[in-house]
Amino acid sequence: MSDKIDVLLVDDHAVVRAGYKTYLSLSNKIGDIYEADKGETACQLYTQYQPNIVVMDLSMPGIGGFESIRRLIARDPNCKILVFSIHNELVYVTRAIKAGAKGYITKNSVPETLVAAVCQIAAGGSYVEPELAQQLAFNIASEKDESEQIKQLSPREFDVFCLLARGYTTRKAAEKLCLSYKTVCNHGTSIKEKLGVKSVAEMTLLASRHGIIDNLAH
Amino acid sequence: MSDKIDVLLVDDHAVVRAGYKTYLSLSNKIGDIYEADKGETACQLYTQYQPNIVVMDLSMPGIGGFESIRRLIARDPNCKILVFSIHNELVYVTRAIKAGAKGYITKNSVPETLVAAVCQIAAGGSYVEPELAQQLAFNIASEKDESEQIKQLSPREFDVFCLLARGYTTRKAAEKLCLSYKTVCNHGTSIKEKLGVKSVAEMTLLASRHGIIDNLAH
DNA sequence: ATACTCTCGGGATATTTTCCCTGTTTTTTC
DNA sequence: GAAAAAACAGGGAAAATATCCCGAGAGTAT
Repeated sequence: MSDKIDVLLVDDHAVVRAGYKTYLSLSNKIGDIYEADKGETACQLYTQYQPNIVVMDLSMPGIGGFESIRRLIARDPNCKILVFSIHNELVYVTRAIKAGAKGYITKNSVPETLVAAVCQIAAGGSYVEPELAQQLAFNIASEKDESEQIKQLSPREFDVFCLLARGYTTRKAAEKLCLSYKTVCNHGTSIKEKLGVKSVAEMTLLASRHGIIDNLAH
Repeated sequence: MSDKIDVLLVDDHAVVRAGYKTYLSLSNKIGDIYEADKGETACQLYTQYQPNIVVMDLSMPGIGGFESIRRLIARDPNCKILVFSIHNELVYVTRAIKAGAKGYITKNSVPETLVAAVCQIAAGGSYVEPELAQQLAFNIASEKDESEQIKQLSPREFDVFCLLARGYTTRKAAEKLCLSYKTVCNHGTSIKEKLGVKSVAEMTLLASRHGIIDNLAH
């Protein structure tokens, strides 16, 4: 183990990890690079290799990105996590940071940005993509946004919200989150109350408006 | 211009393109690699560089993947396009092929698969990821385009569909249509069956994809 | 220490949906 | 023009789901 920065890459797509690697290998400050394709594996590898930083995507099969962050933090409260996501919606940024991430950049970033963010965070700092940081600053000021409602959701509620809005049944969401059906049911009820909607379809629409659903490919 | 295969990469994320490149550069059959971040640019670069094959993602800003395929084909009917997508749903595969793509693989594919597919298609063949091809084969009977499914709805069912997808509860839809609650319920069931969805949220997503709901204006 | 909020779920009770079935009206089809 | 096939509307019973109310434990802030 040298003074270089060891990185754990977490993304479910091998080709994307290859891209990360290419970016990171441009710098001689980066040491070993480990790879995980999902959150569960990431937790395991983190304990095993003790990397200096975790670079990860949010959308993954299994426990998903947010829960992955929480679990990593639970294992090691000093764990340094940089989220490198496809999403440039503020909701995700704030959620990720609340979950414990030290940084957030998007996949549009250039290699230098990734390396810079990694170094900065590994050194104990934090890094949020300037453009997003700007938006955040303005967003905090103006509190009339419709997404205020979404911000009111607790972390767990947000998890449930994402799944239900995507078309998951309550039962399947419970399965995915390893929760009792009743718990998800209850979360669903309070989500609807907080968002002021009556049906799951309305939840979907709201989520869709905020880009929480990748309604990609037209 | 040698006998190597020149490739045009189309993906809006630079890091993903870097991954593609890493994969492709493993083979000495690959020649020049050009890059585009969206469909419009792709069309332009295609005309300019005349690559042997286009490798592209489906979810992109601007005109999107499907329209990009159509435009490329319009420019050059012999244009060889390999879709390399995050989506493993059959709908996307069939739509891509209908649009004119010669191949389809997912981002879970290993490097060898990508290179093999590229070579095969460049040589005039086609390539669909075996697993997806299998599923397609079994799905031929029920293979319908999404919009085909919507067309299958009877007029009355379509009425109900629109309301439910917009967030109306069954009860309110019944009220609006001056029908018994039970009737709307039953329509709902057959709609779900015809569309092949399990929840109202999925109906909403489907409707949203087809522009039946204008969710962009809020 | 106290008071939050978040999380998780049980039990009893609505509510909703499904499945199956009976009719009536259109619309096709031969 | 008659027969067949959809579409349309709903009832009843049973199954599935959701809600409401409750309490317990964990964590955090005052």
